[in-house]
Amino acid sequence: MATRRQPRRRSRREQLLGLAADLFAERGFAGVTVDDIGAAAGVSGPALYHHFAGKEALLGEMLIGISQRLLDDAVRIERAAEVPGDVLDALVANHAVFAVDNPSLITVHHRDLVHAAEADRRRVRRLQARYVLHWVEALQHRSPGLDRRTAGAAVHATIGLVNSTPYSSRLPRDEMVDLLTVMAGQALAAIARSGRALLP
Amino acid sequence: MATRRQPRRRSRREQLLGLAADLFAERGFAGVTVDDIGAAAGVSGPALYHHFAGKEALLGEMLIGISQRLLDDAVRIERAAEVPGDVLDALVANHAVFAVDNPSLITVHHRDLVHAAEADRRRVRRLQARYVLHWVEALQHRSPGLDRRTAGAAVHATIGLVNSTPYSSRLPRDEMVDLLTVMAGQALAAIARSGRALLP
DNA sequence: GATTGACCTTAACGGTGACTAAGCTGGATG
DNA sequence: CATCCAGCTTAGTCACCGTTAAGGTCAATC
Repeated sequence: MATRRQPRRRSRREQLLGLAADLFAERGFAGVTVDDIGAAAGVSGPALYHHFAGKEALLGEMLIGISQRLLDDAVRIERAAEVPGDVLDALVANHAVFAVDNPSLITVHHRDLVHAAEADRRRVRRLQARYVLHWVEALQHRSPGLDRRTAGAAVHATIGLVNSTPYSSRLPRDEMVDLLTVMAGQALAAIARSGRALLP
Repeated sequence: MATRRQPRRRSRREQLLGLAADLFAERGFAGVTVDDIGAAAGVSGPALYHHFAGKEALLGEMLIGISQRLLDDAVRIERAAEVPGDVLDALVANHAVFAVDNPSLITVHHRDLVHAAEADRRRVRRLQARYVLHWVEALQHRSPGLDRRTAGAAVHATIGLVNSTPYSSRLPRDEMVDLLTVMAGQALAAIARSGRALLP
């Protein structure tokens, strides 16, 4: 019989990451114990240390995973775009889908970055910055006169809008995605339109 | 020389609340010790207990204060409006000013509600719900066909946009307020326009 | 000058929870 | 079969930190 070096179902590692995300989202990183995480997976407490260096390391991996995933999406979108003008809308749509489908990850990413180890925090911030840069460049392409800092603030605001998902009274998934996409698109369009003449 | 029994500066209580807000915003509720809070005020650790029942109670008071303040603003705005159609814009503008001027409070309100005592948490959520209700009614007034849940989701998204302030590369205050006001206004306008026909 | 009370101090206690130690099990490997 | 080790277990250990205890100081009041 072939060796089951690669476990047939999701590895315990990933199972723990997923369950921990839900727990962190519900009670916050500090409000969840390693026993809680273990219990959710049907194992007990210290079993976690066979898969992660510790609770903080687990959080770090979770946050880096999210940031990396979004950045990868952005790169892929940019490469796949036939017309550069399409990039911004595609970024918005992609982020909206991710946020609606992964409310726990969005919540933890927002809220518990501050509890990650310094090195992980720096890495996440760097990934985030690069992700935002893709948005900023796409926005500036659409509105060439827009200065960088205004564009940055507008992008942050837009992402904040889309990330509001977890706090929302739930609509059906597709409706929610459309709502966020439309609102975010219009918010960005307002900035692209007004350009740098936002203040008279 | 008479030492001021009532110093012209804020009472220690309010001083602690303000300093704690900044600390919580920076490191998170769980990442701040009572000694940290005391030290920031030039007193030490347990002095806090002469002003609050405990660290959690301080957090609760902070969060309730924010929620109450915003709700009071909403009520005042509604009363002061000469035309009901003005209410929504005024709510947006007011929230934008508050968010830009109080980034620490916005951050803590977002992030650390989960660490407050159950009773405080419920109270904050109730205040928040009433606040959101003012927005929803104002939005529905502008767009009568809009169903309640869609309006609720749109309002949450808009507030999320405005609350993105703390994460933003800083623009000058007035520019930031205008940026957020314009973007939020357009995002809401998109919903008011599309009405309930958001999905074909 | 004695009393009071607001406000603060330092010292210590105790609960909680991350993490470690040490050992069991069962299936893969030789 | 004998060995091995990944993955788990239970039973601690230890540091941290919120909280309490006990008492000091000083301005206001009597």
